[in-house]
Amino acid sequence: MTIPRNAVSAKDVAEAAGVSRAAVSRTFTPGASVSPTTRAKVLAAAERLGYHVNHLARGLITAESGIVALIVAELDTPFRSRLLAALTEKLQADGKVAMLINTDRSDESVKGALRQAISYRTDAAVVLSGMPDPALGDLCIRNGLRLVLINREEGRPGALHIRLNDAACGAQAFEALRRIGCVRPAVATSRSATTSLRLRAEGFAHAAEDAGLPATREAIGVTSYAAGLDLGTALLSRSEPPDGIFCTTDLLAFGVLDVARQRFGRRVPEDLSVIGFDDVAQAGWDAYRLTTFAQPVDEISESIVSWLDGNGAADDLVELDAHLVWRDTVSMPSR
Amino acid sequence: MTIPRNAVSAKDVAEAAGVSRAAVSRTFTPGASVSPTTRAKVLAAAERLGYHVNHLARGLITAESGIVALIVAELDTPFRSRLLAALTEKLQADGKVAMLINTDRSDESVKGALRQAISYRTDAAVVLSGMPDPALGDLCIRNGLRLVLINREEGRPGALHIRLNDAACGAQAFEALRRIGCVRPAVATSRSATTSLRLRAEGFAHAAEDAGLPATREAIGVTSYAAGLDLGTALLSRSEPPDGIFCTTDLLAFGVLDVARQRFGRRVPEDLSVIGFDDVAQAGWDAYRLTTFAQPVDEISESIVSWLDGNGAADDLVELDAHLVWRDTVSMPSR
DNA sequence: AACTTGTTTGCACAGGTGTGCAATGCCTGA
DNA sequence: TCAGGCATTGCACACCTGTGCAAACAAGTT
Repeated sequence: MTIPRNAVSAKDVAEAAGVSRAAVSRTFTPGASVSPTTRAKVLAAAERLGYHVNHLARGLITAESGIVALIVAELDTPFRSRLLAALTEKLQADGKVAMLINTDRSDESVKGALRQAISYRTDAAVVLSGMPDPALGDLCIRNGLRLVLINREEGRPGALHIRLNDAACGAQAFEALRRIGCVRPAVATSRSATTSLRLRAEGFAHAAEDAGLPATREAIGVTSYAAGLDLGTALLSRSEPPDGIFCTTDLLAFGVLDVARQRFGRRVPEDLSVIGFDDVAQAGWDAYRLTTFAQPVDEISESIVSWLDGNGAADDLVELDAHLVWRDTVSMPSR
Repeated sequence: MTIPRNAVSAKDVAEAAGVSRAAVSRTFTPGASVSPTTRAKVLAAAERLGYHVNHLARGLITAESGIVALIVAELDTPFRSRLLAALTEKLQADGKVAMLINTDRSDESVKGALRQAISYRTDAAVVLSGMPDPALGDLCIRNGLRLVLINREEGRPGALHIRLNDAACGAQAFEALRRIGCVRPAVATSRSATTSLRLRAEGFAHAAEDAGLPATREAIGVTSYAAGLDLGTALLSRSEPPDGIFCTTDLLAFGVLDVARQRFGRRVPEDLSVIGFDDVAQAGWDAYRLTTFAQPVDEISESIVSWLDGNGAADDLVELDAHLVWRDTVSMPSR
């Protein structure tokens, strides 16, 4: 049964303004041909009635809904929410609107999210969490929606891939620790390692091996503060505890720092140096003052928006650099 | 010009399955009359072609898009992102989908967000940030979209209002401080005080006055960690610094704690007690262990979803209770 | 066999919009 | 005055779906 919602339609405005419905449509379509007088009449009537163009119906015609689906897991995490904020802001500034789809880490959940995106004829889907099943990508392009993968390894022609210099950052982290005199380096990461986390850890481990200082490696739990506590405990309980730890995520680093200071009595950075990754807000708080790698959140967002604006035939791989932010968990090497 | 997006439509499926388009539509409409055999044929063809019902077109008919707009400012803040996560999760579990609209604090920005929501014929708009202009509410109901206001004072008939026992929590915070022997209570809040922040502070101040221990009141900046640093500095620089501080937000409390410990050498809770509000994730971290009020995020989300499910004629005011979580920034009164 | 009852199916319309096409009106130039 | 050019306008179609209505059909009853 058709439920009347009594929303104002272009037909209403046309009658009120004494013009044809086409004139109303043209008034709200940039670049269409309307005379200034009818345009004024239409605008006046629209304002009076509270008319807003129905984007659903418009999307039916133009095949561009203006909606971009953001598929994200664990969005109440500091880094995720920051990326989300930047992304929605840039999208809106570009006249698009974000549809937020929350998933857990399961394949089925992401699949459902993509079906949702397709059902709403989303212009594109930005995947911030894992997309394991390669068949899903085909499903997307078959339904004409563009795909953006952030920090994912899987290659998919036609999709935009955004990657960071993760391995190089890992190597740089080791280099920073070596230069201040660390001799027992360690890398701490989570067990549910995504590609980017793995690359960071490997970059660190390889650089350490090349320098003749093989790194201890510990991987525990999911990427969370609690896992950081466990990682710190495991590392510092060893017979030869590390004097420098690279954490693949700030959340892990916070846990490591807290357990190192409070349970093991370590002074930072005198006894122990710690480096994180992401540069979330808490890394700048006085309780941590964490030396960490800043992800170029704004650049990530901008490159996504500009790719969406382009015809999509442009290069489908964007590599951006995270850069080290020096704070107080590593002594400055300038001595 | 009509750009072909070559998405799979019901017509395509009908031809592939050798049935009428109506049969396809009925297959995907719960409760419609289709024989098992044609249903099977349709489902097989749909799966093969990758068909998904176009929710835009469906929304044009049923006048229910299934989209709920979430209008939120500063979503990269711990509490906001947690509420956002809970809300999207519950909405999805109920078969709806969230459209995320990011605003700054300006009136104009919220107005634009609401226009956006109307344009997409959103079923409802949930306002997490301020909505100052009363005329905007009329605009919403005139276009048939329902309104949910969280922690807002403005009364608007027909809209769902979700409120917390803010004033009572303020009083309870004072009571907790008084019971452990605080004699110089203070309340720290931000200058950009929303209604709920104001109620919390007033609840504290009134209870203090009633008890004959008038509270120092300080209001600085916006609700952020940095403002917390300034608040702590201002309060502890006084000639008679407080021995118990109620912060209207966890973010402020973290700043107060850090500056109290590191710059003023205060021990917590021996020299100074601190109580926050929100119970964000960081409040449970070892660096803070903040005693704070937990907002019932899940209940908030559930009551919104169930109100949306109902016909809306139900009670339009839901009052929920935040409850105190005891951690280590206030000594337990059990002695 | 004829009739009744109930299920399934296709036709056709509605919902709100953008736009090609033809028609209308206005203005300029000769 | 008339032709020609140009801006503006209205008609009608398309986009994709849900659903009322009548027709077709199957099955059971007398």
